[in-house]
Amino acid sequence: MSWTDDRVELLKKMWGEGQSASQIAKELGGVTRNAVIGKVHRLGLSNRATTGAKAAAEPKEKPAAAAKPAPKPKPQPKTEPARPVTPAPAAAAAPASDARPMVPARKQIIPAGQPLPPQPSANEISPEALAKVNEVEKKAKKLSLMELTERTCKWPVGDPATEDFWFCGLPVQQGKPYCEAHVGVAFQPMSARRDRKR
DNA sequence: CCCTGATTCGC
DNA sequence: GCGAATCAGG
Repeated sequence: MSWTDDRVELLKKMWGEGQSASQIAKELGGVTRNAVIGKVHRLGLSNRATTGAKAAAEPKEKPAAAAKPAPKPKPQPKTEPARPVTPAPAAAAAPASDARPMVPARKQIIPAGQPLPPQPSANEISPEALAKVNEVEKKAKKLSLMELTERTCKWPVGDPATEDFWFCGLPVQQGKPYCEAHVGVAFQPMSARRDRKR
């Protein structure tokens, strides 16, 4: 693969959006994150927009435009661009306490009035998928918001307004934000969600 | 171990 | 110019 104009454009766009090099690489396909980073540097768009707060770049090394044949084997100063980390998945504010009930005794939870994430109502979801979810939620890692990573299932369980709230946390399915079971209920094939109007 | 970006250097 | 290898760090 080569860096065609549109590929570069996408690269710029995504990088500008704060996407990670690996994410960009996946999106582009045919390149590794190294390739992306290399290109980013060559394009000279290294530092990204910070939260506006600490936009001040450090003096760093002087340009030294002229070829300065001084390949000193000295380790780089290693700077800290202080990037904005990975965008945290927006979610309802977590309860003040972090305590996690050992046995969440799943009870019928009625939404606390806040807009909950896609908690598909029982009808309309394939029974098999639902059963699988209920089963898998017993094995859930029950992660807190901040424990979530790119490869942990981000399916929310429970009511954010109570202590009985956590994220699944099981290994995600390739490229998806959820584990296999939750992908099952999150992404209904259009064929399967034919209107069953009430 | 998973990940992040940065740099080097042979191609 | 390109990007794998490597580094430095979270």
